Amino acid sequence: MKSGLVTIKDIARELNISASTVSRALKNHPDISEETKRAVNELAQKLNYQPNAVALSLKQRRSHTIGVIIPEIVHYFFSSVISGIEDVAYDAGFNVIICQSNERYEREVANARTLLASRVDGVLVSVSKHTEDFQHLHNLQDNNIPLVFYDRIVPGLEADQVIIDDLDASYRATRHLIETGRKRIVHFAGPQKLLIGRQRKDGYVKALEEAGLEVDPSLIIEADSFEKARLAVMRLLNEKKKFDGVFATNDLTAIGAMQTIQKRGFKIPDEIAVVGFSDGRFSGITDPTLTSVDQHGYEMGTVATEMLLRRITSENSDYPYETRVLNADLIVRGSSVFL
Amino acid sequence: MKSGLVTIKDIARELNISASTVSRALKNHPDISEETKRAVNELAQKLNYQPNAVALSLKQRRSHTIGVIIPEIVHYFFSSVISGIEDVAYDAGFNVIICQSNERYEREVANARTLLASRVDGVLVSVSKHTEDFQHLHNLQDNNIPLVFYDRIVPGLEADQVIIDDLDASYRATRHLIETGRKRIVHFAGPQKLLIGRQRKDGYVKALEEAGLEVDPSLIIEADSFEKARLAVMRLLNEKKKFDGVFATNDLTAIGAMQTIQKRGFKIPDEIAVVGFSDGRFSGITDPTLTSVDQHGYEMGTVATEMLLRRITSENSDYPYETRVLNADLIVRGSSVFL
DNA sequence: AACGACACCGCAAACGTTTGCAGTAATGCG
DNA sequence: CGCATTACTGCAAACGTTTGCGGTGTCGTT
Repeated sequence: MKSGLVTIKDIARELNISASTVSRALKNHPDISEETKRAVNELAQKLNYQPNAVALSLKQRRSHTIGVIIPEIVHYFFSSVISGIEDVAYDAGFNVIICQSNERYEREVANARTLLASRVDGVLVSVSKHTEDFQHLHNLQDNNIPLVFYDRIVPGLEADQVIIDDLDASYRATRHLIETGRKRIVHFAGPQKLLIGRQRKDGYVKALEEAGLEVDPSLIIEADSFEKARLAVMRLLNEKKKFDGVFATNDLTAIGAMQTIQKRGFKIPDEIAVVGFSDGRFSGITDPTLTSVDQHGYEMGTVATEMLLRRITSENSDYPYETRVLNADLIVRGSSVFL
Repeated sequence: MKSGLVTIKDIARELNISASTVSRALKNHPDISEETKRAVNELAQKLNYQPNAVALSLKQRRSHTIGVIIPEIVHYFFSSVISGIEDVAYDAGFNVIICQSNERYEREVANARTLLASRVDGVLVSVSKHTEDFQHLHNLQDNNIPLVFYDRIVPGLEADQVIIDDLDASYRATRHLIETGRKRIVHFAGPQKLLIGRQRKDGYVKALEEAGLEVDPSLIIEADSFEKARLAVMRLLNEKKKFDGVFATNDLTAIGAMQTIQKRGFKIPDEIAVVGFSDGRFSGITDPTLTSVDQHGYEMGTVATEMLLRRITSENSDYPYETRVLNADLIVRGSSVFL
């Protein structure tokens, strides 16, 4: 801010006209003579006049800014979501204020306060892992600030939301393994207390059942990291368990499994096929490349932002809340079929 | 924004006092009686009053907001920078407006305009690859908006900057290879028209010369992607070139090299050692794990933001510009030594 | 009784815009 | 010539705060 920034008043003074005339001239109002318009625009250009968005926000009670509450920016998925948000917001002339909760509830509450104080026109939120009280979000809604939840939704809260169909994606990933001839498929599952972990397991089970394959509980193992996968695979192999496929709840787990399987002398995909669930850019650099579910973070960002902007800009914003379910594509690579 | 948000006037009206009194009561001004203060604070609490930051910005001509111009959010390095920025800004009570240029000059210019219009108190910028004209940045400076450049700096422009000592990092990476006994080290270099590409090569050359090793131009190959590395390694091996080490300008290149080397039957690190330059989270998941330079994106974000906030908040901000050079740590893993 | 000190509070201007309304001058028409 | 119309332009209020200054009322002191 500081001094120095030229205002409408500066132009008015210079030209010996009123601020209102300058304002109108700049927006090409018919009341203003061509000559005045020319003079104003010329001077504005020369002085490099930039309308003060802050003053505008105050006047119009519209900040043309949306807030984003995000757990952690550095995750590939979330950063792609931000990228999608930013692109759509930019095209619509909206600014984006980013607040990361760092997966902490207190910080998320503070974020909500900040965004409220900044008078953002709407908020996109993905709740932290530890958020169990939602007063801070209700608070935004009470103040007529529309909310759109993305990825991590809050079941009880009335709002637009956009999520990924994890169950369907897992179902399709597992079916892909079945269709390529696998009969005994291990599932490395995420924590079953998280919705996402349960859904991915359910999709796996659904595909097996539909195909008439046995659901062997000893093949469903809670392991959601590179290291846990290594240990789990070693245990399976030591116990001489037979399996010809692996579906992991995320890519790192899949990669840990893959490496261990290869180290123990099994060929991928010949003897064992592996499928992951994308959370980074890992799939292209493994050997073989990793078949994985693409979660379309960018698209999630664009869709969520479009939903939010629609609610912000429509006269009547009390149409029913909507839940958009994006489907995630299975990208088939070398770890499940020969390319 | 919308309606509904309670203002100081609402409180004043309710209590039959003036807005000024409410304002003073809220900031515990000594002129106000304890009783009034109590009443005001009570009602403010009850109505969940949140000061309107927009009005404040206008009045104080300080937005408590900093702008960030960033090439592409989805890159791991940049997203960690943002994370660092956000954390420091949050602690200082500043908001962060993110603008991504998507590596396009026109978009970067538009970003600068937006931030100017939003009256941000300062801007952190990393220029796009195609930015060659800097009028839009000069323009910010002309309007007394302090700039801090991070990572991608602009040589001619007077401003604070924080960069990584690429030359030194490359030098150390190469020296590590030399110290572990490698004599013929290939360098997969980045584009030599980019500063970063030249510096990384220079560090490599410096280490070789210092050790009295021959600098063989045929071992310096412009290749900065997974695929280019594969091709280059194949060519080298086909030509029966002897080499026992590889230093690549980024991790993906290193990984491409590593895979191809392994496929052709060479052992890593036994016969050939590989070192990369970190641009993701790949180093931990390769087999063997990849020795790489850690660029400390988060730290770069924090340092840059601290420099900017200092310039924003200090009375006298015309102290000389500063260039902070962060050194990047070499993280030794399995691709260069036995662990 | 008069005066100063003190405690407390409100007025009004300002930040940079926008906009309804009113005002002025010039022109057209009968 | 008188009036309406047209073509411009300016005044002032408003958005929500902060803050210098001035005002009021209540004391205590001489």
